[in-house]
Amino acid sequence: MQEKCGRVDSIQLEKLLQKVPNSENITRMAAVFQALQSDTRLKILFLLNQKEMCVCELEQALSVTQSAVSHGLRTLRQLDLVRVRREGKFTIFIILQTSTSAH
Amino acid sequence: MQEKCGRVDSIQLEKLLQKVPNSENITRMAAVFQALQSDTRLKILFLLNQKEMCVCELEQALSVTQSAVSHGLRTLRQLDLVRVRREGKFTIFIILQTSTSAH
DNA sequence: TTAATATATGAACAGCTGTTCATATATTCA
DNA sequence: TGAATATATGAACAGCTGTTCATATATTAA
Repeated sequence: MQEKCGRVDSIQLEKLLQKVPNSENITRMAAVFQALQSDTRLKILFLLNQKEMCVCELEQALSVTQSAVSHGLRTLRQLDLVRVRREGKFTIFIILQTSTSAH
Repeated sequence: MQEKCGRVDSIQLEKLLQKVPNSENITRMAAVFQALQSDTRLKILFLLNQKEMCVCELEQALSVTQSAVSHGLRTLRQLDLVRVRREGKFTIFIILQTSTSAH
């Protein structure tokens, strides 16, 4: 590793780099943050955190199209941030509780 | 508010909406998550979390151009996730510690 | 069956992002 | 001074994102 400036200590840098999560984890984290980066998806999560809901409830609450809600939910579902339960003709979305957000 | 499907209870929905952070806060949160959504910026934070660094150290550690590091740092700085100290010809970047990340 | 309702999905498009390249600015040291 | 080094910034471009529209699928109820 060629040193770029006077402050660089390549050996120390190598050690610090080892404590950075590996690429796979960084990418997973980035994907989660990327899902949380949309106003609509954040609002969906804040709503689901209070009560499980179907698409049409979210649609009405957020004043966006049903398609937008559904696409947003798919993103959250792919990251396993929300899960799904069927209830008759409704699909109920449930937020995945973490140990810190449950009370 | 016109009801869109059988499950909707407009009055309850209104109450739940009141507990969703207001637009300003949602947008701030989205902006922070958006900054955390890039592999490069995440790695920068994981490195700065271990030790304050100048641009050229980060440049070498991450194997991206100096420009990319600098642009990434600007994003983090604008959100006050990192701060800056001048040290001779170097600009030292410091991560802002939260109460939970300090130990 | 058929109609109505609930959800999913593909296409398309405008807008945004992150990178690199080129260049400007600022500091140090000879 | 001037040269070398460190950082910032603007332009440009490819790639990605989120939305809407149109449509498909699935369930219920008549």
